[in-house]
Amino acid sequence: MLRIAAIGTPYRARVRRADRETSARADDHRALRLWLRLLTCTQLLERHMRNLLRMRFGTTLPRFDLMSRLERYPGGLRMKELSHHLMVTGGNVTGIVDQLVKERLVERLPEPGDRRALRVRLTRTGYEIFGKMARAHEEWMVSVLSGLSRKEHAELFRLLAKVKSHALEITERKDGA
Amino acid sequence: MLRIAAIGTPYRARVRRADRETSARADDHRALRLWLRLLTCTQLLERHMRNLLRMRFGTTLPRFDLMSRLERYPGGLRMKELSHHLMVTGGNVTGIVDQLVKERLVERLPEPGDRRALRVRLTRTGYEIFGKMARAHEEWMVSVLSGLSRKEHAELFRLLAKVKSHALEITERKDGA
DNA sequence: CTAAAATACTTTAGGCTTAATCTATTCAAG
DNA sequence: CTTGAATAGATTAAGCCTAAAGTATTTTAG
Repeated sequence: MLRIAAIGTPYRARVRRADRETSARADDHRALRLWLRLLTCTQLLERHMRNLLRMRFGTTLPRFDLMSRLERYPGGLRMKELSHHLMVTGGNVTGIVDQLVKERLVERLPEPGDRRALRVRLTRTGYEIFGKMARAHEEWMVSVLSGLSRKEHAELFRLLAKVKSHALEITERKDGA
Repeated sequence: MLRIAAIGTPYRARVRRADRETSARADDHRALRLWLRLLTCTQLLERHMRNLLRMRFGTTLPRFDLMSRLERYPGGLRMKELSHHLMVTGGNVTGIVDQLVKERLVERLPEPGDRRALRVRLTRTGYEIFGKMARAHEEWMVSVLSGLSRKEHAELFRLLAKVKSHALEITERKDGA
């Protein structure tokens, strides 16, 4: 973690310049502050979830995330698909699945028709344990976000969608062309 | 990373129940979707910043964060203070400062009057290099957040503040008592 | 003054994450 | 069919991060 990126009273904002530069710097300042706050919120929620999972269930957020993804696909998912869904590298998925297999929470099955591929699936035990964790996760998430009204929820959701799509646009533009 | 926590069409939301349960489940669903979106946004921005720092400056986000914090304190900061500002453990700060010392970007100085403590400060080279990185960071952050109007910026900022304070409240309540 | 508690920092063990590289398998062209 | 490219996973090296334990120093209570 450790991603407090930059900021607070950011570098250039403290330099005194001519007035016509003020608004550009104010924009910079706003963007950086917004980014910082976004980061802080995510970190706070994430940190708490990690603690909850560790203390109450002896597990970690990555393992929980992986299981939660599998829970939605009773037929299982390929390693490749897991890696894509979770937005992490394949090697990472390999490691986490290894752990979960050791704990008998998921199983690796051969993929009929493609001997390169593997299908990963929750075991019966996996379903049971995940169910408990998911309820705790859900309850806490609902309670922590209950500080916002229904309307504010919707608005925040909308604004974040806008950030997301704009970020995707910019990122892809640079990557692709 | 790998924190896609749960969600999409969440577990319980798919169970069919009596009507009076519908709205509770809808709330759950909303909270989880909001959390997921928050996570995705942060991850997108963070991922891009990591790539930018790696490709253009051969450094990492944690190192950048640490330097950015130091940049605001010309007199330097104690390890303890750094650890608090960055919201990470002391051991973590030790490791990152070690790296930066090796690269001659920061220096450890004895703290007069307390031989337990150390004061960490950017070197001249550190200031120079950080300046370049900070400009790139800032430019990209401004551009990626430019999809929102000034008004939307403010609203997003406000809503995130609310999430933050409510999360802090809940977390502290559980931790403290 | 002295013993115990607190503080500042480091070290260690373990887990997550990535990028790069490797192996095995499948697919596609000739 | 055979060769070469692409694909699915696993492995490796390096860095981030934490919790827990360890060291040195300072503070506090008696």
